[in-house]
Amino acid sequence: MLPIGKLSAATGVKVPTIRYYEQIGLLPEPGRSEGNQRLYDRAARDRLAFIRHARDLGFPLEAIRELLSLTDVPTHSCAAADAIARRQLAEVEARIARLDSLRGELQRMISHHKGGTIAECRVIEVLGNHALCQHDHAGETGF
Amino acid sequence: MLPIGKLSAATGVKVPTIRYYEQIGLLPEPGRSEGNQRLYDRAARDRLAFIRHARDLGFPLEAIRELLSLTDVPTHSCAAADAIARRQLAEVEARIARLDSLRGELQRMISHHKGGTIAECRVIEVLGNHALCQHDHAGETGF
DNA sequence: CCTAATTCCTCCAGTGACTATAGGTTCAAG
DNA sequence: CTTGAACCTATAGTCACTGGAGGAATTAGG
Repeated sequence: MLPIGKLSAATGVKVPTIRYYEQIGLLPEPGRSEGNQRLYDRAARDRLAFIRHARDLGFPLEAIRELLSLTDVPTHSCAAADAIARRQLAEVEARIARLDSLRGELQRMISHHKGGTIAECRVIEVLGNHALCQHDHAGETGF
Repeated sequence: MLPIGKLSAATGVKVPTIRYYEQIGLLPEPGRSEGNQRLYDRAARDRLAFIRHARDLGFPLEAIRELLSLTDVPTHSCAAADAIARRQLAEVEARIARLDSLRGELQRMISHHKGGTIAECRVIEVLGNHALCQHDHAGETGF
């Protein structure tokens, strides 16, 4: 049985984050010691490692909640898990595409930079005058 | 002189967001009508368009604040503006690299998916067992 | 066995960049 | 002159944490 600090060290999830996950119902309330300190078993550690890994892959907590609820019924079809992963992949690909175009514009902005004063600065100029850039950046920022 | 709704339509920045920018000191307090409604001039519109464009490029508000303070002294060297843009480019490139590796792992996860029950699900399995993935995801999530 | 350092507890506030809601006022069109 | 849209302020909520205050419990060293 691990106290919260050891669990944190074992999973790489910070202590306040573990308590936060408990607070929002992503982790069940663990047992307590006589002195009221949380004690975690192996199942809790596995669950937290799962959450950590999914977070690292960019899954939002709501998707993780859904994935966890799937694992609670192991005989259920895994089509839903597959769908969540595909959604996440599409999301990641959209972000990459978006960032690629931002990179292009930033690179153009910087490569035109010749020094001098703010009044002649290409960076400031491009930011101030949208017509100077090829980018359409429709609305959502991607961040 | 534009009321806030017209300014919003002209720049693509939502009304509450404009008021928020004023609140945090990114936009100066505009003049008011007799009935206490905000009225914006051309300078305000240009400044907001600048902010909008920089936000679209992913600059955080603090960087934008700095860029705006640079434009207030047009005779100053633009090296600082260049540095901010380069920092932003580096940030964007780091995010792209990170997302590329996530994409790889998600693709592997999905391509190994064969259907069946949750108990046999590759997606769930990879998420639960870090050893099954090549990805090192060191700590920061990139999101 | 005692002390000191560390870890733990709860609660509350803050982050970034908005977004939404409630409840009221002013403006412009018909 | 009335109606409805647009405006006002203030507050709270979003996501996923992070940090601090102030105090209790545990552990390691002497």
